[in-house]
Amino acid sequence: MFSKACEYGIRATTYIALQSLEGRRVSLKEIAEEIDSPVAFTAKILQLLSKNNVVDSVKGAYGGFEIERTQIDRLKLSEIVNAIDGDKIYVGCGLGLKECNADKPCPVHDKFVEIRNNLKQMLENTTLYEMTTGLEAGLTYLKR
Amino acid sequence: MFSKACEYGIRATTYIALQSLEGRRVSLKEIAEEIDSPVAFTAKILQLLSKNNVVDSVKGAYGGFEIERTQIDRLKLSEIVNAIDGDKIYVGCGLGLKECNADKPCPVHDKFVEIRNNLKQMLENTTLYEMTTGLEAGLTYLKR
DNA sequence: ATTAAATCGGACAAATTTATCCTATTAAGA
DNA sequence: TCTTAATAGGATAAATTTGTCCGATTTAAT
Repeated sequence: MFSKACEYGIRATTYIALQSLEGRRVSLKEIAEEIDSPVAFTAKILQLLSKNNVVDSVKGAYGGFEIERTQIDRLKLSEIVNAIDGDKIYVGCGLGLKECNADKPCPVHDKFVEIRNNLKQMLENTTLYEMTTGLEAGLTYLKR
Repeated sequence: MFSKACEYGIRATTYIALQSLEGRRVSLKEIAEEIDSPVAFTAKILQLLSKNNVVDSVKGAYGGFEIERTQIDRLKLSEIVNAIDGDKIYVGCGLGLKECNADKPCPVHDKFVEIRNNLKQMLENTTLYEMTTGLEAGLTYLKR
């Protein structure tokens, strides 16, 4: 569904949010350990998320990554995905046609539109804060 | 959603089915033209589909690809996808965790399960025959 | 038998995605 | 000011997916 980069990105962002809620700024190294991802690759993804204002980065000693509390409440899963994978999940034909719409549809156009609208709704309705709640309670996990 | 190989595979299979309904066996070259796909790559995919008994291949002069009428009615979109991409669309965690289930879920486990069940149901409920009906009527397309 | 038209299958090439490595830059603290 | 701990970013490598090429094999028709 998502690229590897996007999977790591969502997990990293969620971990940063979780720690930011406790006022802790976290380092790349800690993030990669806690979400079980390759360090250098995760660095690239965080760079991208930082440029897209999904996370805040602080350089130098005692630096790291953090997210403002208001952002944690506001950010939707869709914005994280969009920062890394763009809009290719929603857009484009399920069978790869360059041009596919209600006027000139592929044989499964309507069915795909429905599935993807569900996905889109889900991503746009899920907040970053919501993703952290189960983690605190030990009900959900970011590795294994 | 699907790999390029799978997109070509679905379109190729649908075109073969459409022609088989008229009793016409079709060549690789014709298929690639009609679905606008790279010929040699399409050949590889058809080999795979043939091995997985999704399509029948006939070697030699006047050979080509075809699908039995009973198979056209019986085959589900899920079987075509499975022959090429395997079950990775249904299986596996949306955030890439190796182990993710109701017992030890990722933060979006339940939401992803729902989306993917929708997708799974759709693929399992769509027959190959159904995919050809709009094509005959000029209501749906396999290229552009 | 020979030829021509077709798929099969192995080797290879290109493009994209995933991942690593190293140097530069930044900032805090001794 | 120097050292140390951090991110930034460019170059490169590995792995996967996508795509090409060509000879081998098969089969129908002549």
